[in-house]
Amino acid sequence: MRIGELASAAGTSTKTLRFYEAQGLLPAPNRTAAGYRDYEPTVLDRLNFVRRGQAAGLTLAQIQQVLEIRDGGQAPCGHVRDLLDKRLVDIEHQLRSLTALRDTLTSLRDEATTLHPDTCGPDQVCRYV
Amino acid sequence: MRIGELASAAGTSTKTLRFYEAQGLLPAPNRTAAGYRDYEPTVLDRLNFVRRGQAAGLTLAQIQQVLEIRDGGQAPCGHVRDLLDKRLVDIEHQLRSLTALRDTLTSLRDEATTLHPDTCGPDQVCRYV
DNA sequence: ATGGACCTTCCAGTGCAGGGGAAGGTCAAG
DNA sequence: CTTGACCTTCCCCTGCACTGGAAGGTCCAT
Repeated sequence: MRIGELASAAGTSTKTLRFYEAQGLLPAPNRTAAGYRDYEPTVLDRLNFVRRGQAAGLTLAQIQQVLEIRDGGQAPCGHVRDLLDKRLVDIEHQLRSLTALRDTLTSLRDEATTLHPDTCGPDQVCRYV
Repeated sequence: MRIGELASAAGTSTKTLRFYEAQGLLPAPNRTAAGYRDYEPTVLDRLNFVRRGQAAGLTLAQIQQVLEIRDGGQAPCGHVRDLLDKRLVDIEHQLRSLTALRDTLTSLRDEATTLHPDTCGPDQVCRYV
């Protein structure tokens, strides 16, 4: 299949596919006589794996590493588990700071609704912040 | 005060201060005969406002808009309240998707610990993802 | 043979918030 | 008089995942 077909089958763009190839996420496909990329349908599985990896919050570089291990004939599961664990720790961090930020903003907004806007002191930029 | 003093007083870098000036967050200060920036101490308040704005999750561009309104002599409170409200909506979104992601990852990791890594099928990249 | 849809490569830009480092000027101490 | 710390402007680089566009080649139908 040509790159446009693959792109619409995978729900992405030709730009993205060429970019993935340059990043080492997709193997260089065969070419037609005219130089067009000619993909095997199995590359769709690989693209799905990439999407699942992204959905798990992994970067393309991390996904590429996993694929590289797999392409080397090894099971990347240990590496993947490490990545997922690290990602989980990160997410817990993000969740905590985001929750704190939400609480801060909520109380700022509450003050903002109970106080009159006109009472902003000229010496400060804005009482809300 | 010179830029280095201001930077350490504000807990930031001279690079950042020059960058803020270029972005319109800080007014262009007076210069000494040698061309050195010569800051008034009041700029520290402004920097603190910038930091509070950042802590509230506002972008520098948004903070700059608020400062611009304030510099124009108006109270930017209504604008600020809108910004904070929008930011809150965003944060709720982020929190929801991050929580969903955490749950997904947690269950993936749980599967990963109960299953044997060696059982990775050769037809898939990694059973964990 | 010509139009349009597709493909190729390559270069450059997006947004965000700065950081790195070069080339040169200035100031105070020793 | 020189050394070192500080300052100036300037331009490019970072990470992330793409996206836009130019200049040109190919394929198929009309």
